[in-house]
Amino acid sequence: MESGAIPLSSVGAFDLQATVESGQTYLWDRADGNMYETMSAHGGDHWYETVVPPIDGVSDERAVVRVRQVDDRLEWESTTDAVPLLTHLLRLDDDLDAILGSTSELPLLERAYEAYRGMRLVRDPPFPCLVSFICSAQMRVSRIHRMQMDMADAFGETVALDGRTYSAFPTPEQLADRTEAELRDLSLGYRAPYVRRTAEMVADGEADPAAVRGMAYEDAREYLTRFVGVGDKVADCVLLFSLEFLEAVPLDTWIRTAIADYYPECDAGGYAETSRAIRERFGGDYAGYAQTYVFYYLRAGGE
DNA sequence: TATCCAAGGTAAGTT
DNA sequence: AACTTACCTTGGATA
Repeated sequence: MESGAIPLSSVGAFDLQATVESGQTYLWDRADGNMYETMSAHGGDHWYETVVPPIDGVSDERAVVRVRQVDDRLEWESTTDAVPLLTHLLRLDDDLDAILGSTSELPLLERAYEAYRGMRLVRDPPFPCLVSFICSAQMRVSRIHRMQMDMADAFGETVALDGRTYSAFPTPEQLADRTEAELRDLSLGYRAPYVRRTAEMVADGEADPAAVRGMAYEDAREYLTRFVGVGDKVADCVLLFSLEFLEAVPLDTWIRTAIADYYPECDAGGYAETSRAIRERFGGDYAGYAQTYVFYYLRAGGE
């Protein structure tokens, strides 16, 4: 086992708990089993763990990563050097002050930034992210999370670290080989055939979420909707939380409420038009960062 | 203890 | 292209 610590002085504001428990990613688990239950003021100091698939340009092999925030540093344990992995997954390379400073000066945004200072977007691996958000339809965050953990435990490989074993998220092939019934057994409900069919599309090379890299934003969103169970909203989530399209503003129920309450003139009827309007209202290039703060702020009851 | 309802929506069928 | 409706499951609220 390798281990180490990342001093946050060079990273800037960071809040691990807010980043991992804000409903952007469903691929991390909290070691104490209390994911989404007890929230702390800053950082949290709980251990979080995940199994990371190989990532182009970052890592060649699957790795277990455990991390916690203590005072002004991130302590980690891993099967490999976790610094590049954590930097990638938790966007430690973002200049958060510059990003948030570039968004619009709106009271709602200022309050949300203040409430969750240090929260960052994540860079989830594309396929697990895609499946996570297919599962998110009409679901609460705790149940979306449980579905991902259950799929890993039921169908994924196990990887060992320091005498314990961790379950990796299934590969497209591993999920495509399951039956709809097997997925329904994990309480996926009507999402089961969507997940199975989408996994099959990726496994067969029929389509690949990573293929959108380099596309214009709205073309990328259109591309992702070819996957079964993926409409505009889920496509935006995958673009924002995995594929580096930080201007994407997923129009979920919470943001739609915020639009109705605060920016009613942005409601232009259709998804594409409303999305465009709120993106401009939040400041363009990093509107997705603003969206994620607002989402968490409203969902946590900040009002 | 029973019933009802909403939860980060999407696909398929109608106008 | 815009507008309905059905869809699995379950935790929490209401009676």
